[in-house]
Amino acid sequence: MTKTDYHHGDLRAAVLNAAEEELQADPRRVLSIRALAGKVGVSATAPHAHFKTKDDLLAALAARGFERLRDRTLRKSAPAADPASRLAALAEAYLEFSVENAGLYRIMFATGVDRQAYGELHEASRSSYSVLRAAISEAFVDGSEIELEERTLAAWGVVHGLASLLSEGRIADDLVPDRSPKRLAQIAANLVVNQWNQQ
Amino acid sequence: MTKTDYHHGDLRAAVLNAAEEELQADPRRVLSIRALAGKVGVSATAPHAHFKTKDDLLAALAARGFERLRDRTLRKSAPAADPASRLAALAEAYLEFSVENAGLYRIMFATGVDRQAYGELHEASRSSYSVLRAAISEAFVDGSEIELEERTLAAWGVVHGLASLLSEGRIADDLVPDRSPKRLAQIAANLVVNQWNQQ
DNA sequence: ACCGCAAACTTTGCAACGCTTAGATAGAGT
DNA sequence: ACTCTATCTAAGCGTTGCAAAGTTTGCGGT
Repeated sequence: MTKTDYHHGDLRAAVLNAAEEELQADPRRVLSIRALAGKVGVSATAPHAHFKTKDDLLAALAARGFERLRDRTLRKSAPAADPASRLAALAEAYLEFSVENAGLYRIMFATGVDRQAYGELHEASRSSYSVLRAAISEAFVDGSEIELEERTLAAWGVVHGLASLLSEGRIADDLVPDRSPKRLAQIAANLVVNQWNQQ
Repeated sequence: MTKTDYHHGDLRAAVLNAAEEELQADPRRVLSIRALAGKVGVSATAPHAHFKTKDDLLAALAARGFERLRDRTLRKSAPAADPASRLAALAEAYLEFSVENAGLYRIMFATGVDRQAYGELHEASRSSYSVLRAAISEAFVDGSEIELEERTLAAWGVVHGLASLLSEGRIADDLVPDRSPKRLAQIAANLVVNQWNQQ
């Protein structure tokens, strides 16, 4: 929009934003570098200056997602009074994120991207995991180290499993009366703290 | 191999088999109709007579997967003596399947395929789910109908979540000492029956 | 036994895609 | 002011999913 629009200014961020917009509009859409370039208003191959391969783009997108997920779970679980309700709040934030950003969530857990090869993504993923780990360790201070790890993994499994099923619409409406993130988070949290249907 | 090889005989099944072989060789591989056709030995567009779109092929593949998963979980959990160990056996069979058929499992839970539009896939998925549901209802005979549904959903969440993470190699080796299907199945089953680390 | 017909397969073609290469442009540092 | 280099365009290659038209073959009806 300057005198000349040969140089975009921040094409990298613009492409990532465009990608998120497309995923928001249609979570199942298959992203295309060329389409994103067209949407941003640059030539079809311009993004290649910032993303050598499509996996690079997807990895950057996934890293963004994990950072947002970490921030959101951290923020929404912080005000909780006790460890159990904190876990529930965390799970709810996680599930809400997966539903509101279904397309992004799908890419975050998509295969094809070698996480080891993308440091930024790997670190973002780990930091997101550490939020859950901290909440678990707070709820089970008397457990051994191995028990902590196993329970964290189990908790991750429940929440990710439900998030994956929910965000992709695999939970039929006749399956369960209330499939809201709030209710599913309660189910998941109660399972993890061994208090089935306490509430 | 007959006098003339113009008509393949059972191209549909051959393509599906070739697809499974490719997924077995490389679970992360993106399937290509043309490549599968070449592998089978027919022209590039021959499979379109049996699969109108690629989604049709993926849906058929996923349906196959759910049928195998149902059979396997059913078979491996049948000999169990009590409901709790049956759940553990079911979970173990599920996790084993997801690891040994990582590529197929990925496609079974991939988006992009509208399950509603594929009756065969929808039914196979439901019948696979019903195996888990039966095992849960056996373990919790005193629960209400809603409790049964919610607990089944929770159990599905745990097992699918762990299966998805495990089969895609997202469980780092330093995360937990034993990440074998057997151990993860124990963790999942104990979580579902509210008996943490009973064994 | 013959015929006709529909299913199965080939061939051709098109548009979109990821990626590479070569060249044009402009901002940033000296 | 000059150069350097990151950024972007343009052109092209190989692959892909899919449609259309033509060819082959087996099968059912007579």
